Amino acid sequence: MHQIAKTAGVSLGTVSNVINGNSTVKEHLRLRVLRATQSLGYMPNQLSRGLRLNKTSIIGMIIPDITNPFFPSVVRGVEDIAYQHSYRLILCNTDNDPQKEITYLNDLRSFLPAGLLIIPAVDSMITWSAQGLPLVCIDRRPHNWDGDFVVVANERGSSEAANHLIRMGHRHIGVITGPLSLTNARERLDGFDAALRKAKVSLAPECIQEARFDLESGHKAAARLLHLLPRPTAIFATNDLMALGALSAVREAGLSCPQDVSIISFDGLDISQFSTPALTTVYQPGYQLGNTAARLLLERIEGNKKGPQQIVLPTQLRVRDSVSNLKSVAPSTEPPN
Amino acid sequence: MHQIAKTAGVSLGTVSNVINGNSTVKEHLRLRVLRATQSLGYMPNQLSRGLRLNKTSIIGMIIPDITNPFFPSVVRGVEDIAYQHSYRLILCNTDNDPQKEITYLNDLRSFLPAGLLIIPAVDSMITWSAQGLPLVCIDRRPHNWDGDFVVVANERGSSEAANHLIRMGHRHIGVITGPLSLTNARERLDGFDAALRKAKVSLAPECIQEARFDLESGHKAAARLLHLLPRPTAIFATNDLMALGALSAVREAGLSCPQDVSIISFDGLDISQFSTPALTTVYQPGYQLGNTAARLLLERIEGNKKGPQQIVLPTQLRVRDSVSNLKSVAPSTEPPN
DNA sequence: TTGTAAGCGTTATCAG
DNA sequence: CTGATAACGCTTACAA
Repeated sequence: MHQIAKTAGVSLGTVSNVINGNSTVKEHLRLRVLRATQSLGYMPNQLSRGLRLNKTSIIGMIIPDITNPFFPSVVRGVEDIAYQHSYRLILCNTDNDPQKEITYLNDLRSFLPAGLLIIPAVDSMITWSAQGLPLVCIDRRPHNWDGDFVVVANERGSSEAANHLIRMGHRHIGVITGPLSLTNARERLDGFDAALRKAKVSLAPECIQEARFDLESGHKAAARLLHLLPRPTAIFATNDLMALGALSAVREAGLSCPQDVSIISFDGLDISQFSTPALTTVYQPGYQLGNTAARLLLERIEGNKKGPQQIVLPTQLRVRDSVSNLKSVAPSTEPPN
Repeated sequence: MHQIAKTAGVSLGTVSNVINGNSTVKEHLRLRVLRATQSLGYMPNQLSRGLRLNKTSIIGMIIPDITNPFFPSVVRGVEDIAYQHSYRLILCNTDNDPQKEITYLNDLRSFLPAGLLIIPAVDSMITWSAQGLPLVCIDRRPHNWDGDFVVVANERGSSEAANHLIRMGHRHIGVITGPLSLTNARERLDGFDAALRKAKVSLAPECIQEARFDLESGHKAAARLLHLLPRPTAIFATNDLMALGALSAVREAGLSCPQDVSIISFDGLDISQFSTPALTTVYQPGYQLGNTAARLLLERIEGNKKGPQQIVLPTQLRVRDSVSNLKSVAPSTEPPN
């Protein structure tokens, strides 16, 4: 900026004013400054800027694991909005480890981010609500969190899954749930259970197997379910990855899906349609989740002071080939639809 | 820091020295300072720090699209190393748009990152080599880039794919390639072609269809291939996503894989084993790619001055069920293995 | 060994 | 409407 001021023959303050389009700088000076800015290839230093302003154009985003195929679309949803408004994203993976979450939270703060977007690992950030940093939770809602969040309709979506299974004649059903310490896993289980109960179908405790939202644990949980007597005719996995794991477990057990056991899941990832059979699944809009959260965060950053926004995005049942119709004429026939 | 200095009854400089473990501060003072630091919950301001030191502990990472399932593992590989060394990652998606790449490049610079990790969209950063910022390219190597990079053995891997197809008796083969402006797409095609030629199998121009490394374009390219007369008995897709797209195209054409047409691909994503049939594919170590690149970058940041490192990671053929053996007794039988 | 002060690149205040 | 100048929080000579 010194350079610019010198080449343009004005003072530092004027340069700053021009750059920030602040007060009305005389046109000819403005032009001189602009030209100098160009020719010198000047780029403002975001650090000094942030230091002075006490905040940067950085958005901190904390997620469990970018490697879980549900999260990339959320991140992308955020990044697109951020980019449009020239915010930059610092990405952190917690692996659902609360310790790592805290570390990241503290570290991030020292960069003076404009705001934070978190898919919480566990409920460990209560103290943060009042810390004066815009913060919106995504996908999972900590119990004691009363700030902004945007999630999907987990209970409703799961109940649709349950109803679909029931419509198709299934009565003996197993569930592979995610870690029950996570609100979304809990909600999916609850919604499913409630819908089942409403239909007078019971869900024995041993029919609920807890896994970790990944392929391998889903596989193992399914194996346990398949050993049950009588064997469940259908399995609800609360995410696609675990469903895929279950699918391979079914095959390994020498059974086939959906003839011997049906599978329905929650996520609706692009890839879930390429398994065989293509997964019947409850789609949740990941990209939109990120998009919405980012937009909300930006509003907060701009100073919007309305009460906590709690946005719930709808899900959508996608019927494909992994659920058999027990009510159809021939019991072991082709899947419906 | 003022606070700390005051509470500990020392001066600012001493506090700084304690925090940075710099010069020998008398033990009792050190303790006093440390205690004060704790009790005040002090976290150093990374901006002022960066401003002063003229660089931050930020690593900028520019990738095409986090939504492409190959990249998350690369990013994770980077992030894990970065985290260990308490660097933070700013993530940018270019969508292979050179304009966006440049924008990001410039912006990132104004945060004074310690280094940059780039999966280049196109060859547009020549001027950057000398700009004095540690920078390593990942996955794709721009033609005129003579700095550090870490890639996988694209040619070698593709030639393995070709050889496998030939071993299985395929002679009429189609290829779905990624954008040929990308070095990795080019290399995969070249390696495949070379291996074919070596085996005296020719690859007609119309048998090479260019797509964009995604499901949809892969689908379309496959459809074109399937209309060829005579129809290819096998298709090589240069990534898993396009292979999956091809798989659905095969089904839509009323054909089945691998009986009517075999598919082999490049990537080896976790999910590729859950398609039906499970994809025979050339695995490339995404996580390791990121890991290695991050390690190399950190070395550079620490000041390692050895000549350009050009690291090529090996791939690995994973034979699964999507390639049929034309040499087996019955022509339309179960896939081998 | 410890304290003082200059300066990193901005922005904001305030006098001219 | 413009230009000096202080301040943001930290590091690092250099002086004490």
